Amino acid sequence: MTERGRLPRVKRVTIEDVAREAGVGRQTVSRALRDLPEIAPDTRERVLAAATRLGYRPSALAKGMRTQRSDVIALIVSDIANPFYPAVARGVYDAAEAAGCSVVLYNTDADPGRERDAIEDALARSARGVVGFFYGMPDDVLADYARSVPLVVADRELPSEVAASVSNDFATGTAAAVELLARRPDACLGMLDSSVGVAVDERRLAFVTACAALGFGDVSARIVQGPPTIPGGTEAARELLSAWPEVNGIFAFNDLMGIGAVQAVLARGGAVPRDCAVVGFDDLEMSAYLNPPLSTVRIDKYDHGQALVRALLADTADRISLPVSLITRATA
Amino acid sequence: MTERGRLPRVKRVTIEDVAREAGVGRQTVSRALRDLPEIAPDTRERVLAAATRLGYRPSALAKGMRTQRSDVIALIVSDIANPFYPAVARGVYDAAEAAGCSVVLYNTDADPGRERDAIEDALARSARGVVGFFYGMPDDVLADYARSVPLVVADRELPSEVAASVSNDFATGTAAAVELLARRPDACLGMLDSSVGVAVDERRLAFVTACAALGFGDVSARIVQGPPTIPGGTEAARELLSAWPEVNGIFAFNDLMGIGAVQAVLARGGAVPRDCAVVGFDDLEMSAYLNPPLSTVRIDKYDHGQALVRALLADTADRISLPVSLITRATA
DNA sequence: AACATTCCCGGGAACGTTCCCGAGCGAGTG
DNA sequence: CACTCGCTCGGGAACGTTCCCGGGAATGTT
Repeated sequence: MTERGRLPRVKRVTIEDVAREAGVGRQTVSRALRDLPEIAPDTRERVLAAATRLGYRPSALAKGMRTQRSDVIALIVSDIANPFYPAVARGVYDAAEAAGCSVVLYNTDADPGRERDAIEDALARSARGVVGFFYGMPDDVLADYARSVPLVVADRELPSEVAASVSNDFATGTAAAVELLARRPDACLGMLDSSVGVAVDERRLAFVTACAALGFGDVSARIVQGPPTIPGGTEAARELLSAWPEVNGIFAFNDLMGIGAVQAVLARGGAVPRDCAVVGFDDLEMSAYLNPPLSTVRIDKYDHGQALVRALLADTADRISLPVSLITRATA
Repeated sequence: MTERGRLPRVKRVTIEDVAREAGVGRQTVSRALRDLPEIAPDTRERVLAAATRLGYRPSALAKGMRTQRSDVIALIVSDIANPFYPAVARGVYDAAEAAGCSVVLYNTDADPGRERDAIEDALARSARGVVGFFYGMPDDVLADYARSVPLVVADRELPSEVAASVSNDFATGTAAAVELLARRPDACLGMLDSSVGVAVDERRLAFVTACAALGFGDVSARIVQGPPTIPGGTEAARELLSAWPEVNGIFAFNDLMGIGAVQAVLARGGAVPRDCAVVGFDDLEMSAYLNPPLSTVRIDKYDHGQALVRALLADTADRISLPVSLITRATA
């Protein structure tokens, strides 16, 4: 272990140093840097020159301390390693950067306690706002926090007009997926639903509704839950297919479960979509390169991220719904 | 647009409020909360009770202001939407969280200017440290920043003992991949290299070395560069194969290029690995589910992220090398 | 009983910025 | 010539925390 030289860590250049260097007052420097009006053009130039000469870097901490608000946006997801979130995160980042904000990332694993911790941390940092996916926290607690900090929730709607939300049009997307699966004359549909989350039953409800609209009768018995992962999908599909061997169309909560479902059908010696078709949800990047390529409902994840931040900065409590689109590939 | 009620935004509870509530001094509250010694047990209890009663939340800004150091770790990547980074990010996050730190994320798109901006922003926030992947910035600038803030660079080694680094053992991994591709008697190898980044030639060098060691002569003419993406890999492979139709083994810079290469071989009407084998690098989650599943060199991305933060917190300037492993699937 | 020692506790100062307000100064007006 | 007004500029105060240091009370020592 070689010790790193930590001695030469230089003292910070402050606004006062710049003022001294430029031969002006503190406030004048502040005005020049923030491009405020009450300053003579030549003075501004002089100050700016002094600032660059000294390598002045305003302290975000001091600024936030004084203004009681920092320029960070908290992004809360369940797990950034889940392939659904990275694109959303990039959208959030780009929109935040465009607004001069930084992004701090939180992973909650859908645990209500960690969701709470994340918001609390954002509060402690006087965050400009919080955007994120909350699966564990009840509505009232979330609404409560929305009174302390600007909050935009994704894929979930808060009752009162206290927080904005940006959701995807699950109803339409699910209906399209079901319609696709229902094309075969002997169609018998089942669904793989996520077992985690208190507020993610939209897809399930939409599935039941869509099936009813197509005259399928009660399909709720053919909905089996599992973790929204590839192995979770495999296991859930195995369960579904052994309990209901006549099922020949599976609608999965997300692409991960859809991929798992395909594996399960293959493992039983079946072919996809011949013996059982599968439609996922999300359209992950990988889904197009799979064997076979997965049919799915595309969510524009990058846009979703951008919309989250835009809604935050707009400071309204609107409910935004993003369009989705059915992507037919080889599994249905 | 419905305006959100921003009026009832309550004034922050300060340490002084807690002190008043508990009937003690400011400093006593601070001691109780930070669990410092010079305080009577019952006083601590009383203070803690008052703090929770009031819902006190220490200001991270004020704390950082006073201590001249905040508990944020800057994570700098080229693009979080690139499937390589999310797992690294999760490793960074978990290690940071364990150390009581938050993570702020930066995307640079491998642009030196944006890499610089990211570090500057971290400096402005008095970040505890910076960890990241730098592809655009020259060594000396990076080394310079390392004098201002604890810095750990990934997959790159800085000359002087000024910054720690955590790299993957590209030499060994590449050698294993080449050895695998070289098994067929008529082996003729080519490589798809990344065209972006100033300090990413390790894999290329290792490829040349490994080929030489196996008696292949000069292979450098059969190295073609392209963007490290799926289409980039497809295009590069197309180039390679039309210039050198005898190539029957491709070593790709990363899995993305490897996937692209497979597509290119297929597009030519060839079969993988019969007509041309492919080995990637990284082992993305998706690689196992592809058609056909990609052979690759696995990098433990989560560990990499954790190691980055551990090296940062250890405050040494060590060079850590992480082991990689060859994963033989269906493309080689 | 007087004094030293230990244990608790509290208030001033400082971190670096922005907000508030007052001052200097030249020009325009009566 | 006196006065007002607009344009620049600068210094005090405050944001909420931690560090520094000094003081009082309780305990132990001679």
